[in-house]
Amino acid sequence: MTAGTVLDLGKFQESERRLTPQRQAVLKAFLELSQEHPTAEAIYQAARRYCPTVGIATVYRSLDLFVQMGLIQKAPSLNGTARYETQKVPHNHFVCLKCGRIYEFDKAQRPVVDKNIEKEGFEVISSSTVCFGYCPACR
Amino acid sequence: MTAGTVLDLGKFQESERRLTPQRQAVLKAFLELSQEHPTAEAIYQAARRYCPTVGIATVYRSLDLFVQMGLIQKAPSLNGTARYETQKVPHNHFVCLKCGRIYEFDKAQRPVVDKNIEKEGFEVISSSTVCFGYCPACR
DNA sequence: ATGCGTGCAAAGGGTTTGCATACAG
DNA sequence: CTGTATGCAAACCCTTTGCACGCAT
Repeated sequence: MTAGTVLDLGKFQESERRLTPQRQAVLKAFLELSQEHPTAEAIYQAARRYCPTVGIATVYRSLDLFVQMGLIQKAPSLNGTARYETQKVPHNHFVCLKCGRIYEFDKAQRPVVDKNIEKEGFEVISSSTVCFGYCPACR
Repeated sequence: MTAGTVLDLGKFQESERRLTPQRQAVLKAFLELSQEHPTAEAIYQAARRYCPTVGIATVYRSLDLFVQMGLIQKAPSLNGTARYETQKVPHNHFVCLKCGRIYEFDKAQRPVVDKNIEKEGFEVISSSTVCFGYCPACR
């Protein structure tokens, strides 16, 4: 669950960028939450456990930097609140139309995905590799 | 290109909702622009050609209403600006990581889509049914 | 008359930016 | 020293909301 296990931090050495305590905190926070495609606010709250003085602006600047470096990427959102995810190709998402949460599924093909998530309580309204509908918590 | 040709406006008759001049203007504007998944602002500008006094708040309220009625839906966005699209299942989108524009492709399968849009000048970075990358205008 | 719909302006939430300070090379 | 990075607060953009007025039933 350390940063090195998932992301290629060698990119920091190669660049003239500094891996400051704040950026480490943001990175650790993101990695802890990456399964749920966290918002900047969620990352901020988690990052403060590692670096209590970090500001929200630094969190945004760090996330932007990571995106720019290709370490992470933004996830598409329906409600205007940015979410972040690990760089993965391809994506298999379920986006809840009510709460905006994003769920990720593994590389199963579409029909399989549909059946799987319906078994888990999702109501699939529109489905391709990205699925829209209502998640169990919102039904 | 009239509203009736694409959207099921019968839903308005059935409901107790009124299809006011403002709502007609928003609907016409949306239909004109639906290919490019317009933002609320773009719809607002176009709607003023039909109803010069319409306010941006009314545009947002109308779009929300149409979404609620199932006539249209929101498109996922990377930059916090809402976009709207016709209700279609499934979706085949290309989302530009730079400008946020959304392009729609027809129901071709993924590998075909990738080749097609690369031929048209897109650089595909991540692809599923929704593709992310840079569009010709932004490369 | 009653209530839905509207325009305006203000408020709201999330994100970005300006600036002075702190720190690393 | 020189430039990058930070925290704070203000600014910013997009969207929503409060309110009084207008219009249809």
